[in-house]
Amino acid sequence: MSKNLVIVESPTKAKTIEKILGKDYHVLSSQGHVRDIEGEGKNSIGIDFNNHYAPHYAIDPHKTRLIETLRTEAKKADRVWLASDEDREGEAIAWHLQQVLELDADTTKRIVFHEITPNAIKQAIVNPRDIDYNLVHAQQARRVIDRIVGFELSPVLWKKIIPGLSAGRVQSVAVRLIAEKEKEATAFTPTAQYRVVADFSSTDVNGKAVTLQAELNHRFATKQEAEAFLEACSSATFEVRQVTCKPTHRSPAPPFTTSLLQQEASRKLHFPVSKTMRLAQNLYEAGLITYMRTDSVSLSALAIAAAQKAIVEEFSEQYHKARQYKTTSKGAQEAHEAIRPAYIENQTAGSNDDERKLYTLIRRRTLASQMADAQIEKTVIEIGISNSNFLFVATGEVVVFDGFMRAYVQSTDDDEEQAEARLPQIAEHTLLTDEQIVATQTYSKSPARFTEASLVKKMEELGIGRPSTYSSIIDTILSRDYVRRANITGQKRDVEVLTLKDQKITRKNKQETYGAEGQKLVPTDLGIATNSFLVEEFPDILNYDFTAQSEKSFDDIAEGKLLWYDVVDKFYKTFHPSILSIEKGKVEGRELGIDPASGKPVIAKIGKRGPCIQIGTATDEQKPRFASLEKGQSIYTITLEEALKLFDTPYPYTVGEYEGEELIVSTGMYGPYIKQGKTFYSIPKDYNPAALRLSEAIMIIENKRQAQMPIKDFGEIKVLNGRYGPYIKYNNANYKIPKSTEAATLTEEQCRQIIESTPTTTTKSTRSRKTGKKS
DNA sequence: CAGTGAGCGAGCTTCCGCTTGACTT
Repeated sequence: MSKNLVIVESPTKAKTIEKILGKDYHVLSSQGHVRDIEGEGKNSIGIDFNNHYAPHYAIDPHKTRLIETLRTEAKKADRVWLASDEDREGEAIAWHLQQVLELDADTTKRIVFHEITPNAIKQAIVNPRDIDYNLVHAQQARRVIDRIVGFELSPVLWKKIIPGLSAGRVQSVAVRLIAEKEKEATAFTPTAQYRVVADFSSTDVNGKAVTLQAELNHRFATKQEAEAFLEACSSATFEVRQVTCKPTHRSPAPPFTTSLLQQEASRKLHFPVSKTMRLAQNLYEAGLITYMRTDSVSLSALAIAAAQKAIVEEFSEQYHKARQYKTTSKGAQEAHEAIRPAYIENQTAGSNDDERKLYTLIRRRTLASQMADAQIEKTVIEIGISNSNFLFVATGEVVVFDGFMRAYVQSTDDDEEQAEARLPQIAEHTLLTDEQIVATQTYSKSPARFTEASLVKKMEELGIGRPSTYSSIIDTILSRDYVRRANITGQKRDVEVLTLKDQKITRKNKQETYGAEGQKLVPTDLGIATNSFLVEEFPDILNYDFTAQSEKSFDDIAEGKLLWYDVVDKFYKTFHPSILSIEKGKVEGRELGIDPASGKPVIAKIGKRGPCIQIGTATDEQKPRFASLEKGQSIYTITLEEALKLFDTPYPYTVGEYEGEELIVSTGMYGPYIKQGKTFYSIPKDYNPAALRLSEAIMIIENKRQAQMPIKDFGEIKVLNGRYGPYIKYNNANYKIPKSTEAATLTEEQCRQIIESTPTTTTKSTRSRKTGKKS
């Protein structure tokens, strides 16, 4: 039996540490937090406002068995070591464990591992301390304020907008960022300038014929100016004024944090944030990389040494330069290392293509971070114009020594700048011949919308959200339908091109596509409406600095300068009155005008089931009429004409009769459908629901029936077609068919076997905590 | 991922952060 029980947060970590500590130590994991605030009866918020905001904690029901195990093991051990992470949350976990496991203060020690290496772990064991209650209280203040914000703000949205919505310190600011970016992008009006590029020919220092492209150091505001300039050029001479050659260098980027990994995996591999995290989790659990939820850029001494060895072996000594990085991000807690390969000598690792790609990305980034600067020679050739003060400028870059670039080059969000090429060697005062000079109308670019990864980057800059939550925040705002992923299609426009060639200016129009953006986050009408309301009514919470300011108070609690409940109280005393001051009634819609037919107002608003148009109000004698917006329409841009047209639908109409019953075509919340008696049949996309023929309707009905027919029917056992493919239904329970089995060939006997061999899942009807989308 | 309509009703929804399984027929 082990004398010592060590409790860490992650099971993977537990395994590694147990190996290092040997048989006297039993290492288990808490799997994150073990308790959380929970409501008590009518007090659903779970906070006692009359008793210093005392939170009511309850054990996560999914964790009761785990807690039992930990309790038993703790009783058996002579000493318990609480080894949760060294940050605010980790300290709180240690304290909750102490409470829940009823640990004796005398036999309980708090330790922290700075790295998962034998040395660091043995160091930690000889340097135990006590739980830092100030830090625990700082976490509690954070938790309680988040709870109050979420649980007081969300119900306001249920009343003012629609039920089931949510608001919170993090998610609401994320939505605000997206909503405001959208506003910027749509309000943006491009301005055009004329950019001038010249192609010259000449001879280099060796007398060889060369060509050279150079751009004018000025952009013209008008076509007239650009034309006048070209006119002047037609009689000008061009001469190299100055050639400057400057050595510069470029340094590698730091190794990956969670946010940086998400950004680079998005730019280089086109992975959504959730995919990156899933793959990284797999690599971590397989022992191939270090922990993937971190805000630290630092590497252990061991890792730096291993990287050195790998760099010298794969490249050469010249390519190596040991570096240690410091975090610059706001609110970083640095309980872990940067994300790096566990064994950097492994050039490839992972159990599938995507894992291998991500591993390679992590490995190359880690290597590069320990490599030498790239040495670059930057050449600038300035070309004078005999009758103008402007200059043509050609710049070229030559990589003299690639250094870290051999392993890894960081991407940028706009990959427009392409690597500049080497310039020909041309002596100063050389005369150049202009082959052609082209002035092109160039528009300024609209602000780029957020991708998932660039949103994470922005949130990290603001100190909002944590590495463990970036991915789930995106899931939340998507599932609430505040934002959607969209490919923004580009538009076409004409640009004017003026070309001076052989002393003649020709004018041409060229078409270009602009504004196309792939996989961006855009706000929905619901997101815009919710955000406007929150920004208007709760500007303090929606303030981009709210988190940063709160963090200062939490730091003060951690340093023992403030009492945690005083901080909460100060917040609550200003926050709660703003909740109470909210007036009754829904957020008002946008009045588009008057319906000429009825004389009633036409309002665009967020209805119970999404954006809609309402004619008349509920106070009128008659019921108001409603119509849903069509795809692509917005309550903020729809015109009165477009809105009225929505009421001008053919639905519902009768296509005919089938089996003695009327077939009615209509549209519902899930699209167009055919109704026969009490049965509904969705109309597939390849039909035109506005003018359906009877024959088509019958076909749709028959196809649906066919699909719903049991594949096999053995009486009480049936093989049915479901969403996830064929399955077996028996006794009101469903059973999975093994992938190797062809559903159509199943016999009753085989079905029984499957049913019997399926472990009776303790049908946890205790409703899962994660409720999906709004109904 | 069940279901085909919008006012009222009863009661429900909701936060952030730390971690993995169970289970998605």
